[in-house]
Amino acid sequence: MLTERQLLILKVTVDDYIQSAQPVGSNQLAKKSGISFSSATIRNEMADLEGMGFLEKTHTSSGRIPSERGYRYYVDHLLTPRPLPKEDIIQLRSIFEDKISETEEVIKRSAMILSELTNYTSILLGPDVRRHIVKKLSIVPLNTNSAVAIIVTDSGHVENRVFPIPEGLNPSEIEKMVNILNERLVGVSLYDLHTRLEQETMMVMKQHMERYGELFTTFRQAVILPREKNVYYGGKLNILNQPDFHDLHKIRSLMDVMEESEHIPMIIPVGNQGLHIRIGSENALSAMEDCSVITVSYDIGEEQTGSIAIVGPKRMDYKRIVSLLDTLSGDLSKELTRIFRK
Amino acid sequence: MLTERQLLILKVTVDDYIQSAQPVGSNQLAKKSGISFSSATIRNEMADLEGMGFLEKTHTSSGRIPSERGYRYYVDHLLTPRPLPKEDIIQLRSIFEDKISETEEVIKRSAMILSELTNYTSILLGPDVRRHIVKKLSIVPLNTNSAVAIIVTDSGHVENRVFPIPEGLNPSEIEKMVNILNERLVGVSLYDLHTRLEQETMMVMKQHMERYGELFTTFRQAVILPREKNVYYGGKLNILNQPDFHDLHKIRSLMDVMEESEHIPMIIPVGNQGLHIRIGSENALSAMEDCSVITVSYDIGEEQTGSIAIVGPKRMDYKRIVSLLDTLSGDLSKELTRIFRK
DNA sequence: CTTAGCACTCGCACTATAAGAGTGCTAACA
DNA sequence: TGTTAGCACTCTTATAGTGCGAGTGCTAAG
Repeated sequence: MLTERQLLILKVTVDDYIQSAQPVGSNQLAKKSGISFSSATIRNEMADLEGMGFLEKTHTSSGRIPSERGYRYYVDHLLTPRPLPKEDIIQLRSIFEDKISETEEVIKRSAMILSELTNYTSILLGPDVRRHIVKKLSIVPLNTNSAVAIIVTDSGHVENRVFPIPEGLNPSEIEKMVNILNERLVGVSLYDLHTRLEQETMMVMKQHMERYGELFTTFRQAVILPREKNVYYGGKLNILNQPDFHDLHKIRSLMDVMEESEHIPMIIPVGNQGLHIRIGSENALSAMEDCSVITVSYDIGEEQTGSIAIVGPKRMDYKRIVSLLDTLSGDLSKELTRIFRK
Repeated sequence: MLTERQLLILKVTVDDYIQSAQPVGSNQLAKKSGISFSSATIRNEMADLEGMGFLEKTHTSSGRIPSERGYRYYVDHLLTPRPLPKEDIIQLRSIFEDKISETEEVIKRSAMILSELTNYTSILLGPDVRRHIVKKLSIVPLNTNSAVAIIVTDSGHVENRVFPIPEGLNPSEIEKMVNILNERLVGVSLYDLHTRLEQETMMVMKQHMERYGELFTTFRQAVILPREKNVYYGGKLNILNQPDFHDLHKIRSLMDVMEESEHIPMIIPVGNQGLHIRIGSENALSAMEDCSVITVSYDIGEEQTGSIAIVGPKRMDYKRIVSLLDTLSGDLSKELTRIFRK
């Protein structure tokens, strides 16, 4: 167990290191207001804290820096959330100031503002597009052998893809197909689209159309093709501002990892409700072992959720980021639910 | 004027420096095959070349590196294009191997392959979307107070945006509006859309619809809103691989500049036909004064054009890049024109 | 005109040195 | 017994000095 004084010293050490990025020495600490004992005492306590694994030295005669365990303890027990400064609140509110009615647009703005506010990289996950409901399907022929398939969802999201159509196809055939598709598939989620397409719709088409086969097959392929993920970034380059990152190779692999959409689930575990902090090697990806990631979820209506993540150095301003994410998560939930409802 | 021998020495020096990134010394050069005179002679010639501003020294007793003027001369007079190695051709062809029928997709792939092939950053500009022709307009109501406007162009490009609609609007009013819009605006380029929308279409609507005003206004705003640029990147992070760039600040501002879409016209001058090389300070942006940019245009059909750009260090492998871009430009033109025609 | 030879110039890697910040330990003190 | 002053010790960082190697420019001989 840690004594009162050890807690205080740990807290002040972490705070100081977060602020200065320099190892913290006992003399330096003793000068701080709130510290009423001598540097020698601090040295003793620090040695104990190091023994318990909360602090580390960069070399034998250096000041101390927090270990991962130290950060973890700090985050779990010493984080006294304080209200956001007014400027931050104003900035956050500015995301919503001109009433944008597109979910996507709001999320993009959030990512941008958040990265500006924090000087870290922000990653926002929009709601799972696959849970959106088909509102309308259409096929627009472009010429004799290609057409574009368009799917509009209830959220206003539009998916589209060009696909080849059999030469010399009668336009009325296409119209017939679109009608059948709409009849059968409006109200279905994108997630269920594929199965429903094959199971029910194919049967109906078989009955009502000649030559349904060719058209149907290519259309189906167009709808199956992978869609771009709904991931939005802010301040991708902010990593370059952090004094903690100087090794070009590490920066490179970190940036690589973040851009690769298949790694995103490793960075932001999906289905995680509430706020989570992952420090250094607690992250799943080894490229992020020098980073901390703070994630928080937000809601859209009752069913859908999205996530916000901030990626920064382990020496991250946890207090501030937690407050920011807390507030933003609430605001986003409110605003996006409003858009979703109406 | 430069003598034969000076030309040879300049060429070999530039070639060597491009390959090694190290200042080139006279002894080193003398050892090269193709050089049949002594290092002392080379020293004399190099001194002359330096006097004429083609070479530079990094310090008094260092080897020489090409000056910008040296690169310029090399590019203008000493660049003997050689046929592409087989591997490169195979890689380039792989862009088109699975018959994609979407222009956008082909360009994206080109950007990716090109950056992999060169280890530099590639920037591709698609054809000007504003010259595309409206194929179909539609408005899909999402709920009582918002709808999504969709514009399909002849190229298969789909623009869409959510916009608010007046509360309690009759669906048939919307349908009427869509019909009028399609009647009047199909065949018009996106570029002309705004003016046509205001001039002709508004009149017609006035005659046929009550309450056209509110709906029309918001729709118009939706169509006016800025669209995302058709810029595609490949290997944005490749800059980090170049030994020439080590200063994090410079890297940061370079990357910043490239991502900012408003700077793109400064990097790739539009309307520039054919291949162009900009070396160091020949670039318009000061953040790029350590870079060289090679651009080439490609055609889509008779009227539309796009651009390919490679951004690398001044010590760029000009010979290879020029060959690559020449080939890719031709291939892209052919393929995209084919897609466009059919 | 070309080239061998040579003195000279730097950059770079290495070593030495001093200053400064910080530690751990000991002993004195309240 | 907990706290603190004092001090020797450690280690980093900055600075200066040294030798080596790569390279140059110049001169004089071929």
